[in-house]
Amino acid sequence: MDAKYNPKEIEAKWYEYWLEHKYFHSEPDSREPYTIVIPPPNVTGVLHMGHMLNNTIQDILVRRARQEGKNACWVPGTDHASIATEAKVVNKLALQGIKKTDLTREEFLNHAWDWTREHGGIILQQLRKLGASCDWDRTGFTMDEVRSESVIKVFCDLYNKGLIYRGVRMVNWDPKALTALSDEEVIFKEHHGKLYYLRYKVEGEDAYAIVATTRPETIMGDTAMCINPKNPKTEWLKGKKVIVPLVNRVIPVIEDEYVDMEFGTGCLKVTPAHDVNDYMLGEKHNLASIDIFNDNGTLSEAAGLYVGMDRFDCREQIETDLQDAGLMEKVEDYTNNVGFSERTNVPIEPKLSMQWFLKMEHLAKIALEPVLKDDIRFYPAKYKNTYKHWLENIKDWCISRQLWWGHRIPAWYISSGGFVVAENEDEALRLAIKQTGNETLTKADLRQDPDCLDTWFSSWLWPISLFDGIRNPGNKEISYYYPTADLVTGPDIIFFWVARMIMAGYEYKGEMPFKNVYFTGIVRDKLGRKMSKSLGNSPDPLELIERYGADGVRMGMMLSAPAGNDILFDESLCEQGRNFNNKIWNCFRLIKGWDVADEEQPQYAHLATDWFEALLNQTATEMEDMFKKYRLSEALMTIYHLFWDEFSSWYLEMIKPVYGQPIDKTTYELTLRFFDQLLRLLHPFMPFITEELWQNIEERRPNESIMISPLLSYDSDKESDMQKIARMEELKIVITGVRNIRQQRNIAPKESLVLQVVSAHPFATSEAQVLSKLCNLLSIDNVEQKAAGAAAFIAGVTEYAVPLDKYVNKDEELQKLQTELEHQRGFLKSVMAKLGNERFVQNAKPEIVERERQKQRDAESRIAALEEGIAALR
RNA sequence: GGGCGAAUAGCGCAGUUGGUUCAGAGCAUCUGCCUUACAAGCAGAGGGUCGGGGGUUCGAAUCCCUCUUCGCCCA
Repeated sequence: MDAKYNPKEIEAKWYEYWLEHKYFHSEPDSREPYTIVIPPPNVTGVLHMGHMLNNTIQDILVRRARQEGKNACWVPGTDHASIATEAKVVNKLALQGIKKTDLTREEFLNHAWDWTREHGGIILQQLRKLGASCDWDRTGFTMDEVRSESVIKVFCDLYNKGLIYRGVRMVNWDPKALTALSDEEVIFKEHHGKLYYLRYKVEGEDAYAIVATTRPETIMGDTAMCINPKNPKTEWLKGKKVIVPLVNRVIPVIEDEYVDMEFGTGCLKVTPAHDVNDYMLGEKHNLASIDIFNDNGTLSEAAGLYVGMDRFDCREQIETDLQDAGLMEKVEDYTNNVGFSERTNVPIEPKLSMQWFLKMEHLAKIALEPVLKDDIRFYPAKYKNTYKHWLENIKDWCISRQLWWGHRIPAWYISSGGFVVAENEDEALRLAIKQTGNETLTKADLRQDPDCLDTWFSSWLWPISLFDGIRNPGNKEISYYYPTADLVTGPDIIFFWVARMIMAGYEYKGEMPFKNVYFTGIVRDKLGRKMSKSLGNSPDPLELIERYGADGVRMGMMLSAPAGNDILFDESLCEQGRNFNNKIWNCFRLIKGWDVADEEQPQYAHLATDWFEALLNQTATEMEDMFKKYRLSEALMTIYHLFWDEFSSWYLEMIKPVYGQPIDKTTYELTLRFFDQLLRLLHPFMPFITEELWQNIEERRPNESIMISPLLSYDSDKESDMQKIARMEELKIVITGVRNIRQQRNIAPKESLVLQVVSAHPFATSEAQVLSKLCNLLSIDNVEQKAAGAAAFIAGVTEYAVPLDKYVNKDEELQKLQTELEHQRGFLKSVMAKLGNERFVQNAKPEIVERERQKQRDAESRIAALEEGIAALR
């Protein structure tokens, strides 16, 4: 074996092995199911650090569930990412000189499918490098047949239930993608702009009303000015009419308490077609609505002025023109929040348009309670608040998109008027005939809605549709795998996805889609900046795997990723992971390098194996608890500590035979068994190295794998385990004490020392052997009085001394003891203060008081020992 | 503007219903070691008025109030 672990070939080898043996594949059986559905990554995407974190966590949970004997099923897949994919296809076509508008819908979709086939599988391939144990046979795609039919079926069902409606509403318009967006797809960002004060001449008077606005380019759409009836400053405008600058349209002054009297001048320009709040005012006051923008954000014919000019160019031009016309009072710098499209990053244009909406009231209601009641648990729980707040303030969901790539809305317009919603064209025709009473209608009289559905309208069905539970409710798979166990995702899509899956779960299965939601943090760079392509601060995950191994990177990610906390990613974390792999590797080299002799187990080795078994047992129990609480980083840190510090640094050093000597069979076999169990505990975190070494512990049969081997259990008594562990901790303190003396005096490890135990119980033989071995002791003497000129230390309540005349610096030693004595006296003083306080003794629980008494006794005996030591030294 | 959360060692974190030897691990730092598994290593060490102030209590990192600073979500 090499002295350094080389992950590359090993990882590829075992992933193949696992696939070959179909260990990732699940079929319903009599075992308890454990299901995770992957948050489907965008089909256009490549693996980034967020995916790494997210999928590492899922793999850990799935692998652990397998070890616990559950029938684990992790279903992978991708979503079609309507806007993003369509944009990429449009761009690609543009490079070939093809415009989307030159193509038919069918031609365009052919290009999109080509593109998807070419790029769509990349991210799933990359997940394999990470070791993801997904059931690849079950890979789903939001636009494959099962999922598509499910989406259409659900749309029709919701429509028939009266939950889906079509109407003209103010929507978030993306002028670049040329589609409406849902509220959740709009990101508000601080924008440093200007506040323009415009002069609106009062009709028939030589006076001006001043209006402050951030968007002067919308004045062509003004159909009123609004004041607050309670505002004395604008009282004089009541009932008058004003003239829109440049446009010269006369508009009424209306009154509404909505107007903020403090903002600007107290006069608000009202543009019902281009502002959500103005729209509401328009509805209320029955105002005309003039849509001055084209879909692409240029000014339309309706604007009358600046026709064809881009909205932002227009803003600059109109500023100049208003100045020239003397209609600009002033311009101030101003910062406000502007909504941007999540996908195209252009400012959203509020726009009146005809769209399909899903009513949220009923769905929000059924989704809220299970989370508040902890039927569905959130980790960390703080996201319950966010969830509640969102659901209680929810608005109807705009589900239509003016795109081609996606599920086409199953609504057909009838040439004579009206429309029908149906799962297919035949059914649509039947309904249309029924609705119109016109038997002569043919498909030629029907025209299907050109728009498609929001991608999330298919994602929200994911936990059900992956098991075909929409089309075939009650089928064997959905009955077995649903509800899924855990969902692992980022808090940024709590509304997009988590909440809506819960809605769909209860609406279509009458049951939760998952029992637990684990929210990961956001992966940031070590300066705390979000990783992004534009900053170039995101490492390529595959390159990291190349350098540190998948196990190393997995560990690096997990080491600092407590649930819900952002992780500041630093490559040194992967280095730590790689180092740990190397440590494990070298432990194995050591153990496997020993010759084994069929002889009796020495007492020191018995003590060691006895202790380690207890510790292993206790730690395994602790880890079980941490997994239950989803404290995965802590579980990893626990096994890391157990393996490196306890097993490698303590246990192996205790049992390690003298160089060239064999080890007894009992100890050897127990050690391999411990190693086996340690590997199993580590396996979910580091699947590859654990498989490699596990396969080499002993000859394995062809169908064996660590990933399907259950965790070992020990029958042992907790109480006695704790005692063994506690006793070893005491020995460790003594050992450290001696090592300290060596360190301080610069005594070579080869040089043997004598250890004196002052007025205390002698060590058991096995203990003495361990001490001698780890400290290189010549003898352990029980004495009443330590030797003059010995270096001493206190462990527990006992004083230990190492006689070393030639090394001792009396003054230093005295100084050390003095410092310790003062510390102990101070401590005793604080304990006595407590015990001297009558109210403490009266009010505190008896066991607490007893603890303080014990502290007192211990401190007193330590002080006595120290005083003696000091006296002896003098 | 509204809501939520956080502030603990140089850094990023843990700290269960207030009470075990004066707050814990990891990384980083410092010291000494190439000691026949591992320098991707070994053996040690130092480091914190638990954001400030006030209160409740015999006792507060933990509960309450207040201030400050930061983060997230929403409008």
